[in-house]
Amino acid sequence: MKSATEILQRAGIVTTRQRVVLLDRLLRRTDHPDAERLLAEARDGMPSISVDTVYRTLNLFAEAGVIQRMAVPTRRARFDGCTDPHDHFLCSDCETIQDVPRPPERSAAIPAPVSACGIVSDVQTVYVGVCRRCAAQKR
Amino acid sequence: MKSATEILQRAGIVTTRQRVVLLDRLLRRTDHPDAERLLAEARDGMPSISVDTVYRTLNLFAEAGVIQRMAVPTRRARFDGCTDPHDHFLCSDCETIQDVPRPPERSAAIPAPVSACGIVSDVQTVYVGVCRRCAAQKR
DNA sequence: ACCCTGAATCAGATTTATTCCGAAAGAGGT
DNA sequence: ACCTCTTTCGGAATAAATCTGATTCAGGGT
Repeated sequence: MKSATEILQRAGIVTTRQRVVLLDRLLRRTDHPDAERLLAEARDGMPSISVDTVYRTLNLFAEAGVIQRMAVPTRRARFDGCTDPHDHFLCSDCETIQDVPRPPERSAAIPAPVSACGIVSDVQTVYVGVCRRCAAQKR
Repeated sequence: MKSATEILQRAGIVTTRQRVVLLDRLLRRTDHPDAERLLAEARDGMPSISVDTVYRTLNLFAEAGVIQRMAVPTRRARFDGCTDPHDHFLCSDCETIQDVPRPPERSAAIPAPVSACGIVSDVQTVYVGVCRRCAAQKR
């Protein structure tokens, strides 16, 4: 796996300590955190990092395609450090998000009616439901 | 097409003037509005309807499956009155959302790794990109 | 039709998520 | 090391959604 610094340089993004820390933390997580959680994460090891920097940086990364701003019906924005094509399962109860593989037949081409709308730069599929843990707890 | 009142009754939701107006407006639109726009819409014809009622009602409807809270990476929540399976194209520039058909092979079964996560109640796919109009304007 | 009761709505205050602003600090080039 | 432009910080501001407590309404019973 490539290092955070390497990824930023390759994307033509100026590397600052804050940016490297944030990207590094996000790459190490598989739970698709929100800005608040990333701020908390980053603050151990860099206590002075500000809220604004987190939001600004996440926007910058998402814009540059280094990370993904997720398409999910949650209040807070969620982010994914993995940009390889895959899908997500969102628990509507506890709001945890799990990765699921994308069936190969779907990874193929973009359907014609979609291309007719414009230039597609990102495709996201989310399965919304109740996860096993929440289902078990409910009874 | 069924009337708003009819849909609500069938879903076991008590019908109030506000609920009928909101659902009716949403069903008549194809632009996947946010709460603010629906409030404005509802207010001509019912000037006294409150912000709170709009949010509360949309949550109720979404919970009941009467409408869909959309999975999109936008600041404001967006809603869809059409619950037949279909996908969406979101312009990251102007944030308009267009309906696109869902390829039949995908309407079929839920992949096994997804079912393993929990009980799926909703599947959403969004294609994010730049729409024709925005692309044209850019040069 | 009228009354009753629990549920729904209203207006305004409050919370939560994100962005803006101006001053201070940092990155990369010379 | 110095300069210039960019980035960050901290706090204030904005925007989106929810809560609160008093009032109104829907629908069932008489």
